Amino acid sequence: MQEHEHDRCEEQCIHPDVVESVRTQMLGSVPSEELAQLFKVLGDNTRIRILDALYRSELCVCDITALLGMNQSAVSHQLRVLRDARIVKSRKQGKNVLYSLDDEHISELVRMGSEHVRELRR
Amino acid sequence: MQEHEHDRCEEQCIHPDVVESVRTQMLGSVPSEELAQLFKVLGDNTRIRILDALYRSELCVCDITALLGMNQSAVSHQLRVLRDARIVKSRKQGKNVLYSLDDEHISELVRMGSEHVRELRR
DNA sequence: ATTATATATGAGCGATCATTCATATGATAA
DNA sequence: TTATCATATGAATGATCGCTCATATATAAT
Repeated sequence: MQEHEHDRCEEQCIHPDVVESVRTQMLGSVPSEELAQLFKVLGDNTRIRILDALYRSELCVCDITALLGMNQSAVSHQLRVLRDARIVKSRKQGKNVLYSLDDEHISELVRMGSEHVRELRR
Repeated sequence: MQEHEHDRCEEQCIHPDVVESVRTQMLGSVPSEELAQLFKVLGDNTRIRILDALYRSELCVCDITALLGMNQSAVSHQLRVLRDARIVKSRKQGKNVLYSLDDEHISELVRMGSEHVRELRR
């Protein structure tokens, strides 16, 4: 009685024509899993603060750690997540590793997200 | 704060002037916690697929359930997350509840995110 | 009224995640 | 070489999250 409800619903839903139309339109888009993964990486306060900082200037890990006032290990772990997602890039300079934004799309995303949040607060 | 490692690093880091400069610039921005929360809501495959569908057409819960081929309860739970974040809105029509996108910023965000993903794949 | 349908929601479970701790790697300086 | 500094990483842990199940609510039909 539980498993059948889904099938039953699919056949009895109100707009089967709309469903079919939307279904075909959805097929051409970018794989949703990758898109969700991108937003998931942006969906953490520490990582957003790192990006906010890197938007202003290229920074070494130590500087970022000082800016955020948190554990160096935590920062390195999050930098790895951002680097794996190709959102930031790094280069070595002596003992330091300097991080910067890898793509201007990202700052645009953050900027648009900020606009949305700002409008919601009014 | 209390951790000695942090203070020590802050005093020995390579660019204390840059840190101070970036710190003041960061203060004026939208609270990062809210921005991260927005991206966190977008960072789930099911919710992205729901938004992708709603971008094409206003849909009732049953239609969305059929489109995604998943449990109605799971869809309702995710619609609640999207509604709480004011990303989608709903209106009643008889027995059905029709959902639609609440804000054009969101489709822009999804569009830009898709572009980023598309470029990464080349 | 009762029954059926559409949607919402609380509890529980397994999976994922962010952080901390300890340690490893790599580079510079002595 | 050895010592020190900057960064990276594996393991452990507590918290959060998405889904399922069962049930509740609300509307429509009979």
